[in-house]
Amino acid sequence: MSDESLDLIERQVTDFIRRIVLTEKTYSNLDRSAYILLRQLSTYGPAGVKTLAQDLHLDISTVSRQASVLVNKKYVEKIPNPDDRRAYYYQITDVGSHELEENKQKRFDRLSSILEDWSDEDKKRFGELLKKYNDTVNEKLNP
Amino acid sequence: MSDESLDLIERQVTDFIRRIVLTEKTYSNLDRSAYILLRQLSTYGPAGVKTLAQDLHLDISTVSRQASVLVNKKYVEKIPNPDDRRAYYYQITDVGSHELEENKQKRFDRLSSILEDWSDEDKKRFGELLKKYNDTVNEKLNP
DNA sequence: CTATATATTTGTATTATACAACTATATGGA
DNA sequence: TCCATATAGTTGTATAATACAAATATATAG
Repeated sequence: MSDESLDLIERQVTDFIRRIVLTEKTYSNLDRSAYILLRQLSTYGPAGVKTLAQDLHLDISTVSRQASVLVNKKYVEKIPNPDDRRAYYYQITDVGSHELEENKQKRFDRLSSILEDWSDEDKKRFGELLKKYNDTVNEKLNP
Repeated sequence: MSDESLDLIERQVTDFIRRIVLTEKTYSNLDRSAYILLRQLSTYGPAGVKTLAQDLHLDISTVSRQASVLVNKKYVEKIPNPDDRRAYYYQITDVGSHELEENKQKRFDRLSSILEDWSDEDKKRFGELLKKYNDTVNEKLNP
């Protein structure tokens, strides 16, 4: 059985990614990486670069640099870990939270305008299936 | 009505993209950009950089560089346009087609293993919705 | 026949990423 | 207790994908 659906997904995914990555630059003042890192800190609370790197599936050095950019912008604070003087916690600031919310809203608005003609059913299903895909990949990677 | 589905989609999409972009490096010997360009030439036939850039939503210079990488690898041939001596056609070679097919198969296999436990219905729907999303964006951009 | 438009390439810059080398601190075993 | 090794994080270096601007060569319209 040569699964037709797989073929369709495979083809659509490449377009999907390119489209999103390219277009979001034009409407977001926070770049992807910063947005995702901020969202992570906002959702799961303060963490060090090692944990963040694991959770975001990035190299520690990558997160270290991204975090220091956010520190410079005062979006996060770098707090020494009192129990381990090698380690730090990055914690989102009020300014950072505000910036995150503003960005989230912009992304939301844009998505909303793209999907304005979709049925509620389709929107719901699309979200569910994306989540299902991500969950499936997570399970496969960390069984 | 603050659409919950939008919120879910917005959140899932960022993870989705990162996951795919990062993991595909480990199993593909052709990088994203090369793969997409080759696939374009294979699907729609020979074209010049201007056309390709439009179709792929990239800058002409970007395509120019990507194309020349493929030329060096003998995956595509650069053919002067007989009607316009400024212009060229890039045409996929047999080697390129072979490479493309091999890569497509790898991507397919990987996707297949990720989605092995999904129902046919879900796979079908996921592909359809991704396509619907891409089509919607295309319509919005080029009405 | 010249001025402008067009197809493409090349120079330069930016962003996101990884790997390797390094620093500072923690920890476990003799 | 002290040293060897492990760990948290940063910094140096490299690569890939991208865009914008400048340059080149050719086409086209008045």
